[in-house]
Order: sequence, then C-alpha cells, then structure tokens
Amino acid sequence: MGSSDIRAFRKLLRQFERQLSLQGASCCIGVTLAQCHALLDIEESEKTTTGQIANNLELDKSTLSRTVDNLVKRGLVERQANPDDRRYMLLSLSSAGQKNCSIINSEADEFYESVFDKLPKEKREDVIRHFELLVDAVQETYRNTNDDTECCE
Amino acid sequence: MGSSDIRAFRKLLRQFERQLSLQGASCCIGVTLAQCHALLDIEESEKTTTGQIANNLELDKSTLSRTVDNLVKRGLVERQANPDDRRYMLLSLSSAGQKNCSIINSEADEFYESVFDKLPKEKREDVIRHFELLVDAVQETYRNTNDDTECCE
DNA sequence: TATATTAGATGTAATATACAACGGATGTAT
DNA sequence: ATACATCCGTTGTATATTACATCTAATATA
Repeated sequence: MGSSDIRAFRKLLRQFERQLSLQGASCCIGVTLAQCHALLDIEESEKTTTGQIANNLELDKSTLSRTVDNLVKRGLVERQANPDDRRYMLLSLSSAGQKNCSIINSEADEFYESVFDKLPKEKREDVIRHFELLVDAVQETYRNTNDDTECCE
Repeated sequence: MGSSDIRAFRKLLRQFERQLSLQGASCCIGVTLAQCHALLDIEESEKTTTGQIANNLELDKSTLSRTVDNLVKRGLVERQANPDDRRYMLLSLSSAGQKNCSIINSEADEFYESVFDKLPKEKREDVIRHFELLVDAVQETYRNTNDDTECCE
C-alpha cells in the first residue's frame, strides 16, 4: 500500500462523494438527503427519539429538530411525547410517511439493482463485502481519531 | 443478489455518506468540502477552467464561480483570462494554495492510511479494487439513467 | 454584418446547518 | 424536601451552500 495507492483511492472517493451528493440534491418525492435519511431511520426503528436520529445522522440536535419539524409539517412523521419521560419525543411514520418510504425504497432499490447489474454476477457479493470492510474501517478510524488530527476531504 | 442484499448495501451506503459529510463539515484549513475538492481538482489539472471544475464536481457553474471567488479571496487560487479565448478563466494554485493542498493531502493520506491499517494486509488492495468497481458502476448507471427515473437517497 | 452560442458573473431565493441560549422534565445530593 | 445539576428538545441567530434566471462579454456561425 504505497502512498500513490492512497491517493488513487482518495480520488475515487471524491468521485463517489460527488455522485452521492448529486443523487441527494433533488430527491424523488421532494425531500432532502437528510430528510430522506431521517425517514428511513425512523422507518427502521419505530418509536425512536429525535436525539437518537441526530446521533445516527451526525447532525446537531437543533438541525434535526427542524428537519423533523418539516417532516411533521409534510404529514410524514408523527411526534409524541414519551409518557414515561416527557423530555423525549417519540417519532414514528404516519401512513403517508410509510408510503413515501416505500417509494424511496423501491426507487433506490431499482437504482442499485441496476448498479449491480453492471457488475459481473460473481463479483457482486464481493463488492458489497469489501465495501462493508471499508465502511467499518472508516467508522473505527473516526472513533479512534481525536479531534485535533481531523482529516479534511 | 436478493433485495435484502440491496437493502443492506443501501444502509451501509447511508452510513458511509454520513461519515463523509461529517468529515467534510469542518475542514482542517477551514475550507468546505466543495472548496477542498475544487482545490484538489485545480492542483491536479493546472490551468483548468471554471466550467471544467463545475462539471467534475457536478455543481452549477454559478456555484462554482462563487466557490472560486472565495478561494481567490483567500489567496489560494489565481484566476486569469485565457489570452486565446477570453471567455475562459484559467485557474491555478497560488503558492499558498499549493501549501494548503499539501496540508490537505498529508492529513487525508494519514487518515486513510490509518483506515487501511485497520484492514488485514492482504485485503487492502481488494477493498480498493472492489470500491473502484462500485464507483464505476454507479457512474455508468447515472449516465444511463434518464432524469425521470432518478433515485433518491 | 447580424445572430447565436458560450463562459463566467451576479441577483435572488431557498435551504441546511451549527452554536448559543432557553424551557421544561428528571435525577441527585445535601 | 429542596436546591442544584443534567438532559432533551426547541427557538433565535448567523452563516454558507446551492440552483435558477439573468446579464455581459467574447467568440463562432450563417
């Protein structure tokens, strides 16, 4: 693993970042990338809290409070105080929200199916498995990194 | 490749997106993610044009015009009209810009070296190679996708 | 020469985001 | 039991990114 390998990898990564941000720019049902992630997060863990999602999405709690506000205004998410501890707000999908998640999921599934169609059949699982290794390694590196030596790209 | 594989992959992808956007949020030398990408783009192809970079970064030309504005104001980039066709602006790094790129590169190199350190030695190249397959497949899918069936995540 | 196209800049508006401060709810210690 | 601390979420405020539409200057084309 010479430094030129790292450079080549980083270049790929930038390209990928651009692809992803392009994708998120205008979302099919008119939700932003963060809103979309929040929706899918809520879908996955019903009765989650605002703070939990802020953590998952690496966003400030104030940002997420407003994101959720918008989702509530659009009628996609319902917010109710947890009766056991009324500081917490429990978030769940409305039926419209569930429908929207279905749309997002089926369109995204379709997109990525066609991505994997472009790969030779025998490599598809390898690509996923190695991607998982990468994501985990990045995750772990973040955890170990103190804020001083933060990277920037 | 069942649909549950796709779902699992998409979840990984969202996690990765969050990691990357976190990383870009506050860049080491105080440039944003797009500024950073623009700098590295200019570094790579000296005497490139504003439009070229806008294409590379999938950003509107007006957005990039302002991004470059900021980089010029910060003294990192120089902008000069192409004498052969004075509609074009040729962009190049100032010496301060070169220095900044070095900083970005060395910090990012360090970060990703430590990412790959987390992987078993024999898998590192595999991870990169498979990532490249993925990025290329996504790229190709974008090219083939008409705007109607755009994905959103 | 007149018109069309192109590159980049600017006006404008929408949006995402973070930080700070605040309010109410719960836990803790004296 | 009361005072203090901590915690969750919201709101005030400021900044920055971005796109679309429009504009200007430069070049190409008919």
